[in-house]
Amino acid sequence: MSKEERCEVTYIDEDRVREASARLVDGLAATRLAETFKALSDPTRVRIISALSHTELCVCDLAATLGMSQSAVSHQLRTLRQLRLVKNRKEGRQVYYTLDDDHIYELFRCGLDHVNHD
Amino acid sequence: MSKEERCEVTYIDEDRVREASARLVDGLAATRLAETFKALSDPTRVRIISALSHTELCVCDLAATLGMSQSAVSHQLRTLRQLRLVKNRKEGRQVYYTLDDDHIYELFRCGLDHVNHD
DNA sequence: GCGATGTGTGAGCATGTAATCATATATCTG
DNA sequence: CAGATATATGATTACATGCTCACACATCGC
Repeated sequence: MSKEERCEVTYIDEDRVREASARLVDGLAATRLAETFKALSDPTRVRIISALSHTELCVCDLAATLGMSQSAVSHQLRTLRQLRLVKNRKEGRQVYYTLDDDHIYELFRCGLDHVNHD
Repeated sequence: MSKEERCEVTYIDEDRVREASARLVDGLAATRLAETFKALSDPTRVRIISALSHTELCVCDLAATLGMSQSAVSHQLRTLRQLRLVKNRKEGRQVYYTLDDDHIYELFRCGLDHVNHD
């Protein structure tokens, strides 16, 4: 951001721009939305969500299911935790993960519908 | 990928792992899903989708609406085009963009529900 | 045809990200 | 308590990404 510049492009249809601006999601909402979608923007994280759609799993089983290292899975789980997509429950040495709520599964299904429908 | 290594972690619950593996989305689906979500994983692209939710807009008006350079918007539109989230229509010098289909808006709404509901 | 306008795109740069490796923390077993 | 096991995490590295800048291409008005 070198200089605070305004857009200099010619307006083609000022009314339409005014209306579009009024309806546009605000910056904060856009950022939070983007963060949520970003949580699902990686194949590994998608597979984690998919695995947790049907059952609760500990990190160890999750790693085995995905065929990935425990460390890699842990790092991704951290990301998903921070964005409130999964939650965990400790039981002895194991930590069991589940989807945080039903919204997550719906979002996942929604995306699945889109890729299947094309 | 230096070496083709298997996961060496101890299996805690083999049955659960077997079942989870069987239900897991396959790699291709996971990749395509991730790509779709990735398209919406950036605030600028979210705002573009938001703007196009209500009306058709040309690149110029879109840039004005978002307060961004035409070039930046064009680059993002290219990404959205390649992932089939938007489509365009040429009219003289202008190119008008719209959402590709209703699925896109649903996906957007679905994410919006999630961020509002928390 | 010529200049102006609207859009698309490659190069370059600054930043973000996902994996690995090493290691820390916590809990169980004996 | 000592060693083993389950998980978390900082550092590092290779690669992806989003913007700007410069410019190419297409279309319009003259």
